[in-house]
Amino acid sequence: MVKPPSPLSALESALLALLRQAPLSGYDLRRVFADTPFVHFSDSPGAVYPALRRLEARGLVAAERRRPEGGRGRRGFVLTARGRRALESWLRLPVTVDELAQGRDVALLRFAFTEEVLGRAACVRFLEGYAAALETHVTSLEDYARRNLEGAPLSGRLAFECGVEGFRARLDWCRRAVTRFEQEKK
Amino acid sequence: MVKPPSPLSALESALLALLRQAPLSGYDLRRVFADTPFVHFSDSPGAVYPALRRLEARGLVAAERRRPEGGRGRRGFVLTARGRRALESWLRLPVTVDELAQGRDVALLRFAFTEEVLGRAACVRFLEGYAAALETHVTSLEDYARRNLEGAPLSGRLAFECGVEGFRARLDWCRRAVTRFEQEKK
DNA sequence: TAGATCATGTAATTTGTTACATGATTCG
DNA sequence: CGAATCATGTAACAAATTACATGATCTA
Repeated sequence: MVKPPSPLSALESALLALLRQAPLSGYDLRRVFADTPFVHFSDSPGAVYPALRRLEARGLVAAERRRPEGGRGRRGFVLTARGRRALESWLRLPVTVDELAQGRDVALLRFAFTEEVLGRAACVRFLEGYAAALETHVTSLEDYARRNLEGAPLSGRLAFECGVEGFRARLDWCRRAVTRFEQEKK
Repeated sequence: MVKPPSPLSALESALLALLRQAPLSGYDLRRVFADTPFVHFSDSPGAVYPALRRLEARGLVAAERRRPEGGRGRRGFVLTARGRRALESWLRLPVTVDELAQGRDVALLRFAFTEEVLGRAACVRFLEGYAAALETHVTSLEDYARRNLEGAPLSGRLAFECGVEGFRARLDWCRRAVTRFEQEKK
């Protein structure tokens, strides 16, 4: 009864993605989360260091200690071969409607790293899947609104509309993004 | 050394908001989360029942047991006076840029309940604060993109653009929403 | 040399997830 | 009657937050 490897958390996957090129230390990674204004993860040491440890324990990253002398030195982490594979399979995850309904858009984060790791063809495939999920989701949201938001107060209806518009805007973006990739191919 | 009351979690606040009118049971609340396709909270019993217990322990909700005979009966929860006050101060929280950067848009959830609890004037005030926070955030995102996304791969730049567009769309929505409230006043 | 920031970590607490347990009620 | 679903809960575990601790290095 060896427990099957649980899927990586969003934070863990993001760490893998950030380590894909250069070795970074826990502190470096914390700085990225602290300074990057988009797709926020916790920059608290209590989140980042244990997450790195978990990745290390799974053999997805390895520490190359620079100054092993004093005990506590700056430790840069690199992706192992298994780590690279794990990153790739995370990036290959199809976008699900569930994921969209959840709020935090990890799908977009995956897309951000897709080109470098999997190439442009994978980007276009991703966008097609994203668009399909978005269409389904928008349709079901509109259905819900029609059925349940008849007598709701204005602020409630407006808030819902705002959400739906957000998804529609993303759908629009998907289509434009595909076009951009096709233009670049030429 | 009485610990100061920690702020309510998003789930706890959402529960208060849902209980604002009619008494609902834990199961009712779970159904809402399971069936409502927008602003997702966990419908798992391990999340909802303990959260209700915490609210009860704080004196924000009270259980009115319908069938106290057998031991386990359906328990409807109602807001207490303190609970109503807690709900109101949650709804009055100003939108912060931090909150926007975080992804999950609880601000929008607050807005959805604002009209019923605080009235239309409060809705307009909320929208003005929301718009101000959005403007600041969009500006800082654009700054970041200009400074850090020059040589980035296309998929990275596109993902970032998608995010920025989303916030801009919300800003647009804010302005239209204010107009809607002004039209209704007449 | 004193204070800030770099850099790593741990401990306590809280929260959420998953899975299970329990019993009542409804419906074919 | 038996299965589904209503309805409430607990237990084990995983993860994040906050706060604290530690020491090195840089800089005014």
